[in-house]
Amino acid sequence: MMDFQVSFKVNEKIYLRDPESTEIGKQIVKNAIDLIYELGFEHFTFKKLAIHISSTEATVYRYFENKHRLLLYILNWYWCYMEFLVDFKLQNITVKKDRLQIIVSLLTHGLPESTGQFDYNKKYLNHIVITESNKVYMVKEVAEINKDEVFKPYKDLCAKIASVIADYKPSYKFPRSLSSTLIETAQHQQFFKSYLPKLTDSPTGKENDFVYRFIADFLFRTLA
Amino acid sequence: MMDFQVSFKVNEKIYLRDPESTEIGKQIVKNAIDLIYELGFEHFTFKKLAIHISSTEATVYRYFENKHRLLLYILNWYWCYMEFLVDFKLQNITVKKDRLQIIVSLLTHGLPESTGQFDYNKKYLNHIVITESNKVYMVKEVAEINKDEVFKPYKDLCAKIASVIADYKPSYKFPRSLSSTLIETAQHQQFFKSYLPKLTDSPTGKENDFVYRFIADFLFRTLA
DNA sequence: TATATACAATAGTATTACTATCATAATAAA
DNA sequence: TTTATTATGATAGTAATACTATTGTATATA
Repeated sequence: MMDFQVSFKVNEKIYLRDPESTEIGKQIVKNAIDLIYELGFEHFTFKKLAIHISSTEATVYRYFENKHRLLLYILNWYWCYMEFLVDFKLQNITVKKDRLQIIVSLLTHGLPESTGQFDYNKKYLNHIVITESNKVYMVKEVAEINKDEVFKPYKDLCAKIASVIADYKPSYKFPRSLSSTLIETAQHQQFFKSYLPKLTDSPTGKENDFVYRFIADFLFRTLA
Repeated sequence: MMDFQVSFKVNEKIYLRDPESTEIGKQIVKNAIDLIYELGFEHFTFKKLAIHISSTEATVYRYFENKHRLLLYILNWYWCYMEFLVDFKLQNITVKKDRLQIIVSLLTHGLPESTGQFDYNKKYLNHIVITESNKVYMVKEVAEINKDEVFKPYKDLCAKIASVIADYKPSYKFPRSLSSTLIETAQHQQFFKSYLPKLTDSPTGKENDFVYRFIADFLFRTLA
């Protein structure tokens, strides 16, 4: 599909120094994605990241206040990119049902794999979104953090999908909640399918598109 | 409602020494709930808990391998209790729609407040379930941990609700996924309603039963 | 050429997440 | 009742984590 480089202006309050502005800044984010994927967020530390990129802890701390902010940066990037993809893919689609199907497909299949060796590993990024994204807002400090508007990209994505829902069925009363439920459920069912399959109806073994089918099914039943 | 003491045998692999077997063990769990509520799981430590109960870190470590296992214990207790409540409340209900409504009500309203000063603070416990429960399985070690069957109570609760769904509409293809989605969505929408209301359609201000209404609505539309 | 900036290198602190030892108090077995 | 067992408290200690601070040097900018 697209081969041009996409970049977004992420809310300045997330970082101390813009990681996009320097080579080492970009390395920090790219390698953080690789390491968080490999270790899981709990075992990921700035020390390990610094060693991984042959730099120092102090340097990483000049870009991000702590690892929570770095994860927040990564997820902001994802949310922005996902909203961009939704826009892009819906551009010429007028059939309202198709528009919703494309959204469900994007949410359940994640970002398309990229080839460039400088951009983020999309496979890892999708995995991080699935397993770690709850951890950026399910924290004691959520109200404080929210004041900096760092969840705006998530809210925007939610609002965009909600508007497509509302356009499909104007009388439906809960477009935003349904939208956030779609986003969250897409992630959770993918996780459950892989690790706790008893919590799903995913057929075992062969490759299937179970999460897409489940979500599309319940979305169109809900909006029938 | 009930005033008798409820206790469950939680999977033995979760703890090193059964906290129900001693006075200090009970204090550990009860006060852990209070402290995790107050501090959030990330800021909760065994050291702080030990000081809180005028004991020592070493004593707490004799009961639980680490704080993750203690959280797992608390959530196991919740899942067992919730399944008990579902059974109890559905006992004499034969109308299938009523059965589902009662389940949604239980999931969205949480455990009923208790009066006894020795049992767990249900308000805090509900809050922990909402904000921390993802953290017990959304970890790198999930496959390892799952081998000990410590998520069985969650799977059992999910299966029980799935069976009520299947009984309501036998032709529905995804009863388990819908069940886990109900459980997770009930928690997430409660969280969003409180902290990130833009992700919901909850009316601001006045007390309302928004989460119940949203979930009941989409459940019965899905199963229509 | 002077100046500012970014980074590496290094040091250091408080806290976290444990593990280990030992004496004593409480409890159960003989 | 004596003895053996076990639980706890008190204390110590370690490695890792999550930072903060300082300094020298290379590089880019004025």
